[in-house]
Amino acid sequence: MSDSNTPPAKLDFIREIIASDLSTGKHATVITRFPPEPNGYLHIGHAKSICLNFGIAEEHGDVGAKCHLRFDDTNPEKEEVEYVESIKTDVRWLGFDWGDDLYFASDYFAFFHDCAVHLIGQGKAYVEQQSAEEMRAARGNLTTPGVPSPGRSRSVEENLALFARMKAGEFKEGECVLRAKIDLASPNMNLRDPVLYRIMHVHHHNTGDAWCIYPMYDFAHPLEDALEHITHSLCTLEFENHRPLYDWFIENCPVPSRPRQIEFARLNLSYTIMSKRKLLELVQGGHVSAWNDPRLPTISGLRRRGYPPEAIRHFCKRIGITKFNGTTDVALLEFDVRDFLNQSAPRRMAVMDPVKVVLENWAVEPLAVAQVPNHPQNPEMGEREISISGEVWIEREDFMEVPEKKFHRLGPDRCVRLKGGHIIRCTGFEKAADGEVSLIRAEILPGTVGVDAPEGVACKAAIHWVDCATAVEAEVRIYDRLFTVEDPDAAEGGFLSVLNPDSLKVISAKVEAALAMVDTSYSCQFERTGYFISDEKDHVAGAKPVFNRTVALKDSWVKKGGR
RNA sequence: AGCCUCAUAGUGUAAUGGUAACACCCCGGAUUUUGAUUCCGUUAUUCUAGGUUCGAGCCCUAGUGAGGCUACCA
Repeated sequence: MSDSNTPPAKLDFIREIIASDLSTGKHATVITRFPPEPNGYLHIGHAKSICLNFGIAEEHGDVGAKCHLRFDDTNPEKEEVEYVESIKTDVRWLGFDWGDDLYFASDYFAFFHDCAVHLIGQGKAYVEQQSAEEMRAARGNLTTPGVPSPGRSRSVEENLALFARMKAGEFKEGECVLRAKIDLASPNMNLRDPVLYRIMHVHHHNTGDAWCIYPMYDFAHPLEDALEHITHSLCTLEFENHRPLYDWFIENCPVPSRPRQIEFARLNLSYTIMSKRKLLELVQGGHVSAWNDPRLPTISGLRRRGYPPEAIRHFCKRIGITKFNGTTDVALLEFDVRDFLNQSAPRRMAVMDPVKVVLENWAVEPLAVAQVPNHPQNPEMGEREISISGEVWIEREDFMEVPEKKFHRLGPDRCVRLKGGHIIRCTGFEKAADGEVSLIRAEILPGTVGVDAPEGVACKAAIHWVDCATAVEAEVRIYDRLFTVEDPDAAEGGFLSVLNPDSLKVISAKVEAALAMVDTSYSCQFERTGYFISDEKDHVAGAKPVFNRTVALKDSWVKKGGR
């Protein structure tokens, strides 16, 4: 018997290709790469690519598979070291490790240059002295072929000399570029003599002022992959038309390996701003506090929102890899967040909008502590003891002066259970000048702790509470996602921040700050209201911890406006 | 307009050419010391038209729809 009994895991089309390449012996191992340009922070869309590339490497650990982290820093105008560091942090936080395989495309500049010289020597590249506008015009359009420029027929020697002068800094920016000589009539515009090198007298974050010519993505990327012996170069759909060019460079340059480019659909999330350009605009325009603003779909923003990396990884696994360009409903992501937190987060109680309840007959059967389980389904997480006294805070919404038909909680002369404690009956209440209920009076029903409601007592619900004497006061900020205006829920108003995707004007960015009374001073899950979890684990411990965290709201709470 | 790619419940994904399925969402029910959780259930799917085949979601042709390509961005 072989071990082929094990049910075959469902493989996406990329994993199938890889499995096939491994079984046919085309490759002895697998090397993938995640190649971000350090021109912004990573967002949830990048997480899909990270999980794919690093995930594949992990799955083939038996053959020594690896995934490289490579910074594709070929355009010094947009790139910054801050972004490099944030990207490393985010990839690590997601749970992946590139080991020693950290690379920079800029470290290969000399090789790219040699390849360019090689192409010129083969008569396959030439220096172009037309302006960008002239080139665009001469390139033709989708239906008409391009026309050759004067430089296209220059001799190899002249091109070599011209390119050397480009490199030496003898030309100003825009004066000339190096182009590949491929096919000006190709129906694929990418093959109409693409630019290989442009002149930029710009300081590079890694190479300083060593170079004034910088390679274009199309030229550099296949060479980077080949140099690192990448076996499968996975990228998004918009590069499909670039593959022939990718292959052309692999074919015509002196490269040490032959990587294969495979495209998959990028992640689109409903109601979510995913464009780096727009995110940059939001940050620079001061609409949000920073790249890691919890309202943003950046990895660091989600982290501050309290999204666990496990949930993001599980989400990426669940949505799969295809070439179908669809839009995933954020509900799928949010389910994974709730699902993971529901299973892993210990419960704690907190009152967001407190109103005091005085238990007038507390002395009849005082309780020192209430015993409460830490998790509704998992007894292994144990119980905790919460001190309680004759005065507790409860949620304002858990009391109704005139209860509606399906309201099972507190109201005049009605009963409700304090979780882990007594059943209480409301005996009266006071109102402030503004009409708000300011104090609730109640009595405990002796003998109701830890047992079912006695005969004749109507008690259909339990509510959370905190002890007035020992509760910790905490500042809670509730962040909402920054939605686009197409969001149907946003249209109803309420708790959602709204962003107009066209004008990029934030119509209402709501950060709800509330003073909450909590029964703990560390990260936890709120019972019933949602999840309350740690932000980067950097909160201040002490008598008055400041929770600058997010509450990942239950769907029902968001959509139905509370229970 | 030319070329490339894609098309399976509302959403995302499965299905050696052989009974179309899973998850989410929605809705309903049961349980519940939080209207949460947990459990159970309902509804609903192969873009269209031809063709090949005993048999097509899958192969072929055409059409339709969606996305991409005419940066000295990646």
